[in-house]
Amino acid sequence: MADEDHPDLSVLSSAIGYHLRRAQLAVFQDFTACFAELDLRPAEFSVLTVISRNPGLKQGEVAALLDIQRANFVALMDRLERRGLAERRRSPTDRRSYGLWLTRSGAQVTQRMFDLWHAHEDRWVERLGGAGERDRLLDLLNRISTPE
Amino acid sequence: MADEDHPDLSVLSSAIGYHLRRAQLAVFQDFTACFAELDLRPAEFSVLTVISRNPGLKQGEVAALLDIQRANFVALMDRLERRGLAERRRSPTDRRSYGLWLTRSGAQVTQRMFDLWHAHEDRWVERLGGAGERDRLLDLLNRISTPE
DNA sequence: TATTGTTATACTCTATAACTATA
DNA sequence: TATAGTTATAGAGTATAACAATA
Repeated sequence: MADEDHPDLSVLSSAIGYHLRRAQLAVFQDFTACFAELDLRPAEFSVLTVISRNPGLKQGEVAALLDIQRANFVALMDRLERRGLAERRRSPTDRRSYGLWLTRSGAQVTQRMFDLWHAHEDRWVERLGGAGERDRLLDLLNRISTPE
Repeated sequence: MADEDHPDLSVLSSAIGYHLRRAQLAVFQDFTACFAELDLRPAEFSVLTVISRNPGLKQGEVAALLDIQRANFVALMDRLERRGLAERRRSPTDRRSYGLWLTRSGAQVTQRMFDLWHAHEDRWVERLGGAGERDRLLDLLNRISTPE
């Protein structure tokens, strides 16, 4: 039981999922603010990153890599294409599928995106107490999200 | 650039937000599976926890504590009330507000909920490598989510 | 028959504005 | 006039089934 002014949240304060959610929300909110200038959401950041590093990957492959349902990937990719950042090119060997590529403009935006991202990331690393602490966090998170 | 079979995800692999999201998803999915028996979602777990530890708190206070918009809290509380787990009681001193309380049945469900929760939590602690590692993780997560 | 991209659909979570009854 | 709870609504994110074109 707790007094009136200081409610007891002790059970939640040791809950891993509760803290993961709060931390993820804080980072994503900061992400949205940092990328407002480019009007990019986290999922779009991931897609541009994957395409820029792996041009020509099939649409379904990119979706699978990022754990996005291929049905939900369509609108996401439509938006990138409508904005002229990325494009679908029919595969010459399999006319069912598309390879995904950045446009010239998309490559420029992606470069700016990486600059913004490094600033965003560096701020969180600093807040964690340095790259060593960041690495320890990523290691712990990987123990959670990597299938056994 | 990456070869065909092993796409390059190195930029994402160092992104804090990306890993936070993946870890949070893994824990929440396990949470949903563990609490299927009680048909409780994470937010409902939090609400029952807060009410059980702080009975009589006002509806708006519980919502604010959990960072839930009061407008969105209504349907959540409606469901708990309809299932007979918690109830609103008009405040005698301020007829605009309600105090929130567990029903007798809600208290029993909450007890069972805590048992399930300890099992769920213990499994993740074990996977992290022990309570020490868990504490390290929570410390790092708090550095992220606690306002400076 | 199976696969790729697509459409349609639905459910959850979240955010905002405006209403009501009380203060 | 301000506050507590409520309603309505809209936007993301996510999940599944089914269809057309192609393999």
